[in-house]
Amino acid sequence: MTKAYQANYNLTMESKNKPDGQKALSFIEATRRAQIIACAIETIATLGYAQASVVQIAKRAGTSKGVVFYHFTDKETLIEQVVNEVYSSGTQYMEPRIKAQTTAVEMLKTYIQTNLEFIGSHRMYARAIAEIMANYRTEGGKLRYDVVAEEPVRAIPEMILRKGQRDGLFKAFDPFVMAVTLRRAIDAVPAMLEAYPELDLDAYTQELITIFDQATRKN
Amino acid sequence: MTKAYQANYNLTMESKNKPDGQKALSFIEATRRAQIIACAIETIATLGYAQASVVQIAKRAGTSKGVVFYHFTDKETLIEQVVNEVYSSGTQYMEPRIKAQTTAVEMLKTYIQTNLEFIGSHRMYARAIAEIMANYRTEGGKLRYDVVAEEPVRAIPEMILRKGQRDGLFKAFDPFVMAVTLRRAIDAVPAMLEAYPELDLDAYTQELITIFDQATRKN
Amino acid sequence: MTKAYQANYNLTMESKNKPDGQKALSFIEATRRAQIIACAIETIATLGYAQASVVQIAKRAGTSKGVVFYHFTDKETLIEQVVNEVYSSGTQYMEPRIKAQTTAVEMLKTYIQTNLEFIGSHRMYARAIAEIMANYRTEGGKLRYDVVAEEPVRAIPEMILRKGQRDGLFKAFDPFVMAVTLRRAIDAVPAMLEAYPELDLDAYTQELITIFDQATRKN
Amino acid sequence: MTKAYQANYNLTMESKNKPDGQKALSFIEATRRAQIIACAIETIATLGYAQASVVQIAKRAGTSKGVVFYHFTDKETLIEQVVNEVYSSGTQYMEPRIKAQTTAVEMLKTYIQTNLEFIGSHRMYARAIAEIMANYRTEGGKLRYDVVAEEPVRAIPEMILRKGQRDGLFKAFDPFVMAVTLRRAIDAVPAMLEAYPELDLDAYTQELITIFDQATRKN
DNA sequence: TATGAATGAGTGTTCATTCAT
DNA sequence: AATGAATGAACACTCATTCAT
Repeated sequence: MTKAYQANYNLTMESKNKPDGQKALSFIEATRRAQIIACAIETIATLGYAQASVVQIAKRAGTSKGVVFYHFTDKETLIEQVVNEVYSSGTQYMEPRIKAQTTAVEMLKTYIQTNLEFIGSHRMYARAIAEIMANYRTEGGKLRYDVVAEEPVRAIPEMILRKGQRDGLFKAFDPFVMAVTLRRAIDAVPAMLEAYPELDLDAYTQELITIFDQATRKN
Repeated sequence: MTKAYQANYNLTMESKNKPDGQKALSFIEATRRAQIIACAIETIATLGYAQASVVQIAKRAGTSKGVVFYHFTDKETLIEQVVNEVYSSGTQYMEPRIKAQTTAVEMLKTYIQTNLEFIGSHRMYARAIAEIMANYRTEGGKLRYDVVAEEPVRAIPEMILRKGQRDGLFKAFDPFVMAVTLRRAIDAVPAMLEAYPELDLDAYTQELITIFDQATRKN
Repeated sequence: MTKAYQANYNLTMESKNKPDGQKALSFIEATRRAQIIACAIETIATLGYAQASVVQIAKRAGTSKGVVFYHFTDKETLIEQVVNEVYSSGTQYMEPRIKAQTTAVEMLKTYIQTNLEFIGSHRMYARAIAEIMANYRTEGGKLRYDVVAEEPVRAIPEMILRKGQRDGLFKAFDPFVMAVTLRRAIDAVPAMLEAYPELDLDAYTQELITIFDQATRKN
Repeated sequence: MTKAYQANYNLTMESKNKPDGQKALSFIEATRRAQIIACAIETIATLGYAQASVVQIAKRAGTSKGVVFYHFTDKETLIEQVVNEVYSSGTQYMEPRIKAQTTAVEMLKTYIQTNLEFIGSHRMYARAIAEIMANYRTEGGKLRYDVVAEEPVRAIPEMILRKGQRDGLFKAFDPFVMAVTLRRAIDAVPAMLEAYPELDLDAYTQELITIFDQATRKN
């Protein structure tokens, strides 16, 4: 959710640093890129990672493979920019709201709340990232975004949990196990929303908040 | 865990109906099938769903594609039998132990305990099923084993949770949300075991039991 | 002309070592392979290395890409088997005839003679190998069959030249330069035959023999 | 070395005919062209003909494909200008030095000497031209610079050889075969220099001079 | 004079599946 | 009961070339 996934984001933003006068062209490129990334997200979310071929992504964008490969050297780099887009926009939404809280109890609640709010308003994003996580492998065959690579994402709730224990607000438990359980509980939601469209996200959110409140808070 | 995943098991057992004199072959057939299923599990668990091509599975079984297609009409039906094998052996291990408990509190504890025991002793099974769940899609592009299809699996913990509430042992909460959360907490473990080989499964199990005990039990 | 190019030849000939009873199937495979190799040679010779795509080769063989890739794991291995075929059949023709000579003078003459005879009767072979030599590159971008890799081919004339000098039949000259010059003189012929179909190969051969006789023999 | 390779040189020089006021631009144009041609030579020599895509050439020139296509209508015409540049600069170096000789014996020696001097001081040129010769094909699939098209290049040594025979200095031999052999002997050198960097070009030159002296001169 | 954007045909390769034996 | 051979659709990727600006 932080540095690790944002590393190469700025690499493609150099054009911003160029002197004026070229913004028009640069704008076209930025637009196209954004469009293709958006279409990639949609395609992955809808058809699944395996079926999300470059042709399919291009088709959804109303163009042909060539265009995609013109803007992204690799399918790999396209996928990475998708991951980037998802994580950076998620962080942008959640981070300030969580930082505005004072106690660990409130922070944990806000973490769950904002995360599910973001998922609710970006359903494609959540499905897409889940597909990529589960399937995107390096040449060696290992999952690129496996459980270990997810550590920076887990770091935030883990930090909150540790703070709560330090401050005497939370019980004794293994913050690692709790963080893993919490993340999975949250990650389950996108699929739920898709499968049960009538599901009340707010109610679901409150239930999750209660579950983890009761599991963590000292009484 | 039950009917839903066993439905098409007998469909491929036609050989049983064949006239006499072929029972020896029928045994060979059963053996081969079991072997191929086992190799499919291994391959999917090891290489991931997308890389688990029929060639790879056959190679691991020491034969060629032809053999696989002789015993399984489709790759599809092979995968389904894999799912079957995993679920039925899981159920066989867990069910009697859970039924031996009397209170919902003990049943929930035993559910978590036996499920993680089974995962611990069948790591390939767990990885394989996770891969299949996340990737196996019907021709229409929909996930074959999605959250809806998983209902029968979720039915057991949900039943336990409902019973606990009925018996006044559990607090008020949405059993659906709790069951989903619990299942995801359990499903997270295989990947954890693979990524962190030094992880203490027993301790992890106890943490999970405590988390869900505190989230559910009336105090 | 020897070991270096024959190394992996036998790798694909294992079927020969198998017990009887399977020769029929093995025969089909061997036939197809031979046919595809022959078509590859023709295609490369006719269209040039760059245009000799797998589709083109398959087309000339009257099948589709799939068949080619069924019999050869790679385009790379196909090309290597082409090189193999060309060199081994060339050696098979030339070697015994050269060994039948006694003096270096006669051996050199026979070397030129038999090599051009072979080229004359296998024009496609010669063109194909020239194309491959000039264009087949490894992943690193280096020519796979470059001037250094050609050393074993050059070794034979060089040996003859050294023997002639040792025996006092040849003058003093650098056998390396002479061998390179001789090989290029021979390698020039296939293109000549193609460009000037009316060219008298026997006469050309005699001219070459005379040139190198005068350049080498002590008088 | 003469007409044949210079034919289309002026075709692309139309800018000269443009009305005044643009001479500055014309100069820029000439500079750009020369630069791109130089980069094309480098690229072809370094990466090989097949890998020398327009993108690669443009990259080496520090610009983009567009620029290349602005100055050269085709990749084809670019390649032809490369050939032109190489041959005309080669001729410029060799011709006056050869003409300064009086006897055919000295002319032949000078021909070999100056050609190898030029190759030694223009290694990229030599590699590039070899790559183009071996690979550049017309739409029909025929080699553009094949053995027939090379006739004007061979014309010079052939003329020298004929003169030598006429003047009674050279033996009887087929000037065509001798010229072909000589050209190939010289054309072999660039690859040798690249593969064996420690090779002594002067010594190699003397060896070649001796070989062809002994093969041609009456004694 | 220059170039960013787009395109479409082509490349090598993989894979589930079929079929004759 | 088994399998070697074949197939065709799909995939990621490259490239010369065009075009509007």
